[in-house]
Amino acid sequence: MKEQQLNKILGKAQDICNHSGGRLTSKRKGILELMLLSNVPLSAYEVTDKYNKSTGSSMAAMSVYRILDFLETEQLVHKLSSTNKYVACSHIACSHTHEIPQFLICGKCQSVKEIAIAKRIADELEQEVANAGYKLVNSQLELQCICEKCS
Amino acid sequence: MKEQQLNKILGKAQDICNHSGGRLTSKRKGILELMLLSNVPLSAYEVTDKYNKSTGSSMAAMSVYRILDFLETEQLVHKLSSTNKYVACSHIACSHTHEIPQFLICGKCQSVKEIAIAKRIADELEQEVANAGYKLVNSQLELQCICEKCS
DNA sequence: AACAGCAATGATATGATATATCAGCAAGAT
DNA sequence: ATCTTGCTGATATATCATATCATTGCTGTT
Repeated sequence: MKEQQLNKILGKAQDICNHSGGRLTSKRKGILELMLLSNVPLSAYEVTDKYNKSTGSSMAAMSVYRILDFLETEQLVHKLSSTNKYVACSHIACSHTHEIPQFLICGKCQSVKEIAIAKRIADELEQEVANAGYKLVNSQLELQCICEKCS
Repeated sequence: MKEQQLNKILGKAQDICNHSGGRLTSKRKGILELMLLSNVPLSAYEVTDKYNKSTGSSMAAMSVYRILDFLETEQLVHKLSSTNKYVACSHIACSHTHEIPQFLICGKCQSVKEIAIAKRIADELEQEVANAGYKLVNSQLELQCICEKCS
């Protein structure tokens, strides 16, 4: 990722936080930047190590969990519940309203692609769920795949 | 669940194992029975406790993990990766070939319903994934829902 | 500038989930 | 009867996550 692009995203993240009343502190910003620069999802402990190594600090994992929770609340990062890892949102700099993210997770290289599936499919899925007597509350899907490079 | 029904399922499980060459030992059978009788998914450690309490034994969690892995390989139980819990397959006694399971997980009472979604939807989903350059390897979906009773 | 209030972070402990490894045992094959 | 293979025991350790209380530091008010 080019530095210019990174700065644009971080600027947008700042706007989002200003708007919501959250504070994008330097630590939070540092964690977000690190997430944006990673090609693969990271566990909270991996984030901790990376942050500490790159900054020479010694933040505890506890703090990282809190910061990741904050970033998740602001929808700047997403948590993949199937792998217990975190990824930066791919659409921070996009102006469109936030859609429910769907993740394609490569089983070989662990790379993740965030896509938006056709609304029609999501609707059909919701209908199926309704037929079974349930109500869908979150249609974030995490799909196990093989990416182009690895296949 | 009626005892007659339970025995039918366990018999079918035995057949499945015979066919695959796996051994449905008494411990494995005990764990499977316990899973079948549970209304909610159980973690490996919860299974361990239940098993030890109901049988007076003291099996280690390690063994339970191994047994759950075995049962999963035989498709007699499924693992929910979003919650790190295990459920007995709802279709052991069915004669139809095994379909890819989809799970509706109630966020309030934790109950789980295993359904089969329309093949058309699964196909469309696969097509979307293909459009993104990925290949779907497992279309097991775990959907966060609210069940009828809880809504 | 001093203060109060609150949000963010530090520090420590503990709980929950999962895997690695090696040893011993049991069932079926020769 | 012995051998091979797969199952289980036992122990250690890695990994993921939350609880709790103390401290720091920003922000708005006076």
